[in-house]
Amino acid sequence: MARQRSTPVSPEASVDVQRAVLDGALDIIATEGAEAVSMREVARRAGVSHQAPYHYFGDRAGIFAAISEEGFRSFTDEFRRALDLPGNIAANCLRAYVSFAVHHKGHYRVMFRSDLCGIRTHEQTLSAADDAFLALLDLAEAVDPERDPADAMSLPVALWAQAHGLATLFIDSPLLDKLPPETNLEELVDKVSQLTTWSTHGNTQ
Amino acid sequence: MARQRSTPVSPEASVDVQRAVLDGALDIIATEGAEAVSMREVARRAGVSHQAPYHYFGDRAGIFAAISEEGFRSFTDEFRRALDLPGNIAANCLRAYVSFAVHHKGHYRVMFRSDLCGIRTHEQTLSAADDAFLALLDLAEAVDPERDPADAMSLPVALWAQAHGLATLFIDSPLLDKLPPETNLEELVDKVSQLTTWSTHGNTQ
DNA sequence: AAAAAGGCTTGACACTGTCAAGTTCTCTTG
DNA sequence: CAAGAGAACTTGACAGTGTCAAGCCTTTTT
Repeated sequence: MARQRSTPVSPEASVDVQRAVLDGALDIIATEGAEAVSMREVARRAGVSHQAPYHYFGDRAGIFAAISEEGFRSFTDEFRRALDLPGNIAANCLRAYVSFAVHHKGHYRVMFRSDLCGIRTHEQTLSAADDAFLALLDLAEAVDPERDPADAMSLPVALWAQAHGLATLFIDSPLLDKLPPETNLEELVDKVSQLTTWSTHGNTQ
Repeated sequence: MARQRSTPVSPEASVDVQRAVLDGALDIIATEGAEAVSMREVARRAGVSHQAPYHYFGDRAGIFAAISEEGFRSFTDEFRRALDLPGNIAANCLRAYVSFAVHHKGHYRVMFRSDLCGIRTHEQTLSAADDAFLALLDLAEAVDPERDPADAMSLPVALWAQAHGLATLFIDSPLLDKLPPETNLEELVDKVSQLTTWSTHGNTQ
């Protein structure tokens, strides 16, 4: 009665549990939101005792930190792939950004919630987030390499805000209820791209 | 020992408790985040028993719904005031939007979290959110009254995304850590405004 | 005067995160 | 090969949580 898992201990068993805990948490986050994640529920879903997750993640925030890190890493991968695509770079990256958020809802919902994972205390999560930020800076550089170096941050912030705003509106806000039900989200993202012009450094205004 | 409140019951006492519960919750949300809100803690702060909040708000989600509604109402007020200002309407509204989020962090953090308050079930919260959306549509109308009616939603969505993105990046993301510490947020918002051009209906692209 | 309603209260329940202290197994090191 | 260390868990306990149920005053309505 003591043990229920079929393979008691094996080299990859630990990885399995770790993965199962993360997957359970991700599923809960995507469907019910992050607050619905409980240590005991993810342990139950992984088929282990209620203390097993502590072994790998330390505490509840540790699970969110791991999810956040994983999210930032795969985000950076996908985003950099879009950066290398031919065509309108800003449009490609915006599409990739929103697509990531929609298809990795669980990850995305946690990545920017520093209250959940106490990101400042998790070095690896912090470094993954830094890498993502570097990719964003590269996008800004590609969009307007000749902007004023003394005002280098406005463009990346503007690009990030548009993408982040679209993404969060799509996955967490009542926006979708306001749109006609047949709306194609990818089309909408492209239309927003077409609507937006990032004026160059020498504009009048 | 049964009763601890000095004024047992009076016409405005009930309002006081209701208000105190909301204020306690708002304070916790702004400083620690929404998950840190507990029925018993807000009751404690309001100086009432742990069940008193249930009388007014039904359950925990009810508190968030009330906060969300209140947030949307005062947001709409401030936003409409910016709509009537002279000058660059889009810039004025963006500034008002972000300013609201920064100065009403507690409200803003809840307003778009439909997972917290189950907004779909709270009619008044839903209607307050609808009013805010109408104000946004008015902004889009002011920015470009002659855009294609068949594609009426792209511009409001784009405007909303930029504002919402900036606001959430400012109050919840690690963005602030990336910016030079002396950055003036209002200036940054204005620079983003200046950087952005919402192309008119008849643009080539 | 009696009944209903508003504004609370105490008490209980199942559930939560986390500390503490085992229990196995596997892998080193002497 | 024995002994110890560590990894990978386990059971048990504790305080704190959201919420249901039931009661107790006071005010308002009938």
